[in-house]
Amino acid sequence: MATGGNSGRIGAERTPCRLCPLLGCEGLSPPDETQRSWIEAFKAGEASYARGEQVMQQGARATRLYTILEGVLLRFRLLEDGRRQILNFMFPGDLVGLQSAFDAELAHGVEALIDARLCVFPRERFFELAMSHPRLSFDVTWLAAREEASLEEHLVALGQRNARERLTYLAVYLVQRGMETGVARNGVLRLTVTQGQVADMLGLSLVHTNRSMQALRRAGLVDWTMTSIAVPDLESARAFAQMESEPSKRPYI
Amino acid sequence: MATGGNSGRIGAERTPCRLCPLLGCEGLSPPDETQRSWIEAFKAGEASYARGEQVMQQGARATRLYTILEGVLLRFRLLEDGRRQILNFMFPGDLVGLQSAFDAELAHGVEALIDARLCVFPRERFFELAMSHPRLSFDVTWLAAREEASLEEHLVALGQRNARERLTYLAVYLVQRGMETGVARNGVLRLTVTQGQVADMLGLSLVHTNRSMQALRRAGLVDWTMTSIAVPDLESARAFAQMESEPSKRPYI
DNA sequence: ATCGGGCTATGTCAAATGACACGGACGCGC
DNA sequence: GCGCGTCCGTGTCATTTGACATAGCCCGAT
Repeated sequence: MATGGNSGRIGAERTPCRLCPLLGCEGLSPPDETQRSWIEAFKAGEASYARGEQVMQQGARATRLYTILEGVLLRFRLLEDGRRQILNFMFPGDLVGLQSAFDAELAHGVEALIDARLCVFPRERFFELAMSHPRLSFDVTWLAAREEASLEEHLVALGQRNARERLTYLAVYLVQRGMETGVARNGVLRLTVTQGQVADMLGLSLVHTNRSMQALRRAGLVDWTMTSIAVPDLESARAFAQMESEPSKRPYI
Repeated sequence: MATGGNSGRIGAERTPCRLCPLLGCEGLSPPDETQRSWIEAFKAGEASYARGEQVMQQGARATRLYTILEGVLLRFRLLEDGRRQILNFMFPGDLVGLQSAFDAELAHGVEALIDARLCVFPRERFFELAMSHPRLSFDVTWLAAREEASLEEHLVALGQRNARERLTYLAVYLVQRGMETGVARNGVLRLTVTQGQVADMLGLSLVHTNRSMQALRRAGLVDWTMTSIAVPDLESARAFAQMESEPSKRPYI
């Protein structure tokens, strides 16, 4: 699966923040110039991960914080008997591994869903940064709060919705996040998510996930294939899954 | 249900932070003296809520941040058709309403599970505080990260565990949090949680919750009654629900 | 070319969970 | 004391979801 190459190594390339590909994103509000220079000074380099590679290992002691420059990751938690719960999908601009700044051991793993490029920040300097740059620290808190909000939505989905509602919920969520971050266009997100991954995220069996997807496809609500997620009518999909608001802009580091 | 009295009004009483009842708590690491004085200056007063009263209303624009001085709250999300998902239970030392510092509209409601006393902080000054007191801001981020970690655990429970596992998971979680914050003693938490609330938290029907609770009681794993939650053997309960680590100390504001 | 692995599909049956209907206990206000 | 609301308990049956087994497809490795 890991196609080799510069797997997780810090590469020589280093996109200067003023050329950050996230600058043009719909759903992201970029830092001002002062912040940007601090971020640039904090940044240790970049790392690339190929589809399927592990970015962080559950149970390990992480030494880095990341920000997603490009690509999509997923964050998951393994149980001893092999069950796996996917906690969230991470899109460009998201902060990865904040927990490692506080806890010794990572309670979750992170893997690349598609090839990804990450900005690397040294964990040891995080505290120092928080003390000396309160504005950045504030944005980190914001990001943490947004992540928390996502998890709450997922929780509502798992707790209150049936299989088909969960599936359309997740499809809308992913497409929405994709559109904010420039990965998706008008209701279609080109992204390879296997049915097994969906099952592990929504707490459904693989078989039931498959059948429910087909039902949604026949109903014309969500067309989720091996290579893309399409929601032809976002509004009616949202209504079907009882979803509310669209999200607000978020900052990034 | 709301028994009147000083319902949510800011009362005259004002516990000075150096007498904060949380100082002695097992699971909380208190702020140092410098921080404490800043907190005290930021604090606008105290508010009391009776069991069952609403502390924050979903969809409203909140103007305050709270910290729990005493009591237990729950945070929930309502769907249009009346379904309700309880997101988390909040214990002394927890920060309530951080989301309101960022978003205009509250995506969840908060209600008092038992009589509670809260410290009140003005939302408008939060940004200012974060800028001028990075150390406090850092602790807020920490708290947000811990809340996020809780939600992740809940997500795993809802996604991967069956009814009885979920129930013992929740019992252990609550008892654990209760012991950290001085509300519970050796495996027993005196707290009135209805089966309906449990059902709304775990994504189970009321009837099934009832039956599963009885099964756990017969098995001697968890004895959950109207007035208390008892887990005779935390270790075996953890093993049954496939739970891992005990949590680390958290700061508070 | 062939094998094997990962993925999607489908059929059949089993188990977990939910829906509905009801009774009984308890506390509270009048 | 009585009526009422809220909560816990239980019986029966329906629905959703899961388990297992199998087949086909695609693709990369040998």
